[in-house]
Amino acid sequence: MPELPEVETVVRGLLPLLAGNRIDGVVVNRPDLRLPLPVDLGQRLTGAGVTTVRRRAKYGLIDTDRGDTLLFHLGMSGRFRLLTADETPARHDHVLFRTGSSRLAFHDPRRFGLLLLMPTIAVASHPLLARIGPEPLEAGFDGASLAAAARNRRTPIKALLLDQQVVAGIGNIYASEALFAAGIHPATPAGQLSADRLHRLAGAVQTVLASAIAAGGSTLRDHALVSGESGYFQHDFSVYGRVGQPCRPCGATIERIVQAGRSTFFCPRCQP
DNA sequence: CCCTACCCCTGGGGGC
DNA sequence: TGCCCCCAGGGGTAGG
Repeated sequence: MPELPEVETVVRGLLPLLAGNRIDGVVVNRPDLRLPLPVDLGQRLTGAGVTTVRRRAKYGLIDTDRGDTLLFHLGMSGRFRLLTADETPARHDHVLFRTGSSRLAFHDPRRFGLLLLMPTIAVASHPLLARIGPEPLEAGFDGASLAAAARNRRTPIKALLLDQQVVAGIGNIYASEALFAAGIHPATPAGQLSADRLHRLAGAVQTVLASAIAAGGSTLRDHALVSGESGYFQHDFSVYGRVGQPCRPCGATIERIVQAGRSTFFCPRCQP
């Protein structure tokens, strides 16, 4: 499910539920996620107060007053869901967190997601996060940083956008959408793009991601807000998943190609 | 270094 | 209804 806008949406949903509250209990139903859960997860979290919930790239970070941070990644199918009062945990509710009378489940059918606990001061240097590039919606990402990453690269520009070391948080949906917004063909060798077009692309990345966050992300199948509501940015897709349909601005037929094993959607007329 | 292929895992949808 | 194949929002690793 989750690219930057979806993770941001989840983080914003968790914030009012967790921040300022204490984790009163943790139940692990299945420890074998993408990486094994820490064996002492429950022991280290139980009784801890949550100070804040934040995001870096596609990772969510739950900071506690014990100096620990619970890092989560949603993989392809992960989400958090709030259980109703007398609800029995469902299949794929791998970990349950209780605060007061609320129960929150980490739910992930495919188990590509993960939960890790680490000292808060060690988050930025953790191997999963240490080499990740700039946040696209913060200073440090712009046409110049994209140009520096694109220089001498023959890799398709779409693959460059997916590279988390170049820019954080873009996935398969928003790569296609940003390239459409910038009018750039996804197969263009990155190093071939002019500074002007890379500047436009950086702007398109920011516009698309900000719009998606405002819409609560995109719900294709798995993504849900913590409340259970759907995001609705999928209704605003210009190209993603629209193969065979007309391009809204120009009427040409949207095409699908496969790059590095993943679908890319684009308009052949708007993205020459 | 650069890039593609494959793998992890489960489930949904379409064709037959 | 069942089966089989393809596809899926991520990312790490092994190869060429």
